Amino acid sequence: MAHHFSNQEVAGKLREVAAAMEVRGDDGFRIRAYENAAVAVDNLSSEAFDLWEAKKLDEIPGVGANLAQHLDDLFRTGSVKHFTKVKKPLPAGMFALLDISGVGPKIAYTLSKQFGLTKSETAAVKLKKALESGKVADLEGFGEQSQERLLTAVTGFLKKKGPERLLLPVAEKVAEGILSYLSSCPEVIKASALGSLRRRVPTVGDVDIGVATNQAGAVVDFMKQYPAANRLVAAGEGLVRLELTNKLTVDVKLVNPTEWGSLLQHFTGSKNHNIVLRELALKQGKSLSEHGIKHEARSTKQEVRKYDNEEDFYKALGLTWIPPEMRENAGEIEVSEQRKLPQLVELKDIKGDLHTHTDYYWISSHDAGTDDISTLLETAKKLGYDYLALGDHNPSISSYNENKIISLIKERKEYIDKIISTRENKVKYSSIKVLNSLEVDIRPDGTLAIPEEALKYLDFAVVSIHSSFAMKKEEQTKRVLKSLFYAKVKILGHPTGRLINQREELDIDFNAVMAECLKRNIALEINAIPQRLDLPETLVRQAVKLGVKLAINTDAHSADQLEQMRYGVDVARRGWAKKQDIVNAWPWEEFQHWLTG
DNA sequence: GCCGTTTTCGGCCCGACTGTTTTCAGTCG
Ligand SMILES: Nc1nc2c(ncn2[C@H]2C[C@H](O)[C@@H](COP(=O)(O)OP(=O)(O)OP(=O)(O)O)O2)c(=O)[nH]1
Ligand SMILES: [Mg+2]
Ligand SMILES: [Mg+2]
Ligand SMILES: [Zn+2]
Repeated sequence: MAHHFSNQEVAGKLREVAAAMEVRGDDGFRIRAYENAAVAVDNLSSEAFDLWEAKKLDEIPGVGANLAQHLDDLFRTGSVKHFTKVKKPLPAGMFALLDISGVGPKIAYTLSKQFGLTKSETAAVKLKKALESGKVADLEGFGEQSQERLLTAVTGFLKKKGPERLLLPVAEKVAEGILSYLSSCPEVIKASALGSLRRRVPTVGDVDIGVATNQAGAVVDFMKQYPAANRLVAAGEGLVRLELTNKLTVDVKLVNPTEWGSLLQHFTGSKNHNIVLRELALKQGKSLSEHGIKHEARSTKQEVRKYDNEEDFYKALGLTWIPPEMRENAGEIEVSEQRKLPQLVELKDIKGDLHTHTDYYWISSHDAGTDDISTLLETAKKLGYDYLALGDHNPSISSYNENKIISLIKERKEYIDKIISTRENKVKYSSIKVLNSLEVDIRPDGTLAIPEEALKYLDFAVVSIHSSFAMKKEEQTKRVLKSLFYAKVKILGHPTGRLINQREELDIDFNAVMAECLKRNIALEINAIPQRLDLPETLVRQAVKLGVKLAINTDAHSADQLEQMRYGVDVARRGWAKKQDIVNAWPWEEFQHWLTG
């Protein structure tokens, strides 16, 4: 009988063993191997359990024969003898303390042992009591200050709900506030948002800001006065770390302008990109840091050569500059070395939006848009688009019968034709081709929520799932495949159905779906709504590899939301998509050929 | 423990800050 564990549970177990090994004083590299494996399992795009069933555990980078064997024990029997043995001598409560900031294995162990924290459920609360009683300050290696610091950290930990990461646009707003504040500091020469923000990761854990200055001390003092700061976490000559009133952490790293290039590289990350880059440098006899490159890392001469721009920094390693969105240690260093970096799609390549909602007046199956056709066209024109598809939700099938739906869709076509052919609009929007589309629900049985007869009134259809999210993989996959069979279907909308921080992805076999898309010349949508960003980047990457086409759409429910295209392009770039992979980056003629072909 | 354009041994990123401690360990990014 197999025992199921989620990726997060498996990663948690690996981290606990790593922490236990740290306390035991085991080899640091072996510990790192456990931590690496934990991160790898955490970030897996499929379930480790499924990989185990398919006997493919050791295909996870960072999981080798040994760990695969341990995880095999875990999934078969529900526990791992070796893990249990390593953790047994240690107080069980210590593992519950590891997520408290500033508490690592050593401190967790010392305090758990000292105060008898044997249960994970009560460990943090008991520790707080001990800290409040003042007993911690008397322990060897601790003092009044560390006691105070720990109390703040434990209190924050106990208040915290979950490890929520911010959506990219929310973090962008925070960063803009800080950058605007920094721009009024005369000693700041350059300032940029780096870290996950610059890599355009869909969710952001903290806000990282790089600063170039010749007077770091003055900038540090200036940052300490930031109005939205709640607490100063750390400060030195190269760093200020603040906790904001909304509990978000801000890291500001400072270097001289001569070191700007190396800071950009380092502080953009990702961590794994940095580590692999540094390992590559070591093989070349160089050593990298945010301050520059030691070109003779092994000699006694330790001169650090400085780089004021990133291009030169990468060039010094024999690489061409790598777009931040690609810096995830997913093969980008190799392709840069081989001069085979893809020319990633850019926002300015986008020539139209293929999924937008208007305020059209029927009772629709889901939320309608709030702006009319002309308002959308106005914005589309401002964005320089060559084409725009109006894709309202289908009429509600519980409100209308089939014949009524057919006549409604016919009526809508006539209405759109009329609007765009008025003399005024013909002149105003002459540069934009308007497409008559619908976002049609895929019903649980895979049929469409409009009669087939109505499809002839559309230029094309986007089909999407908006119900029955919990179906089993086989059934859900069949459902999607069936929907792709209908005439006029050209785009599968928000294919995984995920809502970041809220709803998991649908259980779908995307190998099968992509094969079908390829066969039928159907595009997968990259929905640009920041909470969706769906397709997720790993599936984008897979689609690009297979040659499956993609459409980046805003799914705008108001004219201003047409401007969220950027977030979809970010995902496309993180999935290594080129202009040729994105149907709405094609000129009208080419796009139209695809649409009707 | 993992891993392989100097493959199955011998490497494994590098620095900032804190706090308690006379020279550094622990934690974090
Ligand atoms: N070389 C190296 N660089 C690191 C390490 N940890 C972090 N960095 C660099 C790369 C990161 O992108 C950058 C900022 O660190 P963060 O912890 O804020 O990570 P990041 O912003 O990538 O993700 P986040 O959304 O904050 O979780 O600092 C490390 O262990 N080694
Ligand atoms: Mg960050
Ligand atoms: Mg950070
Ligand atoms: Zn939808």
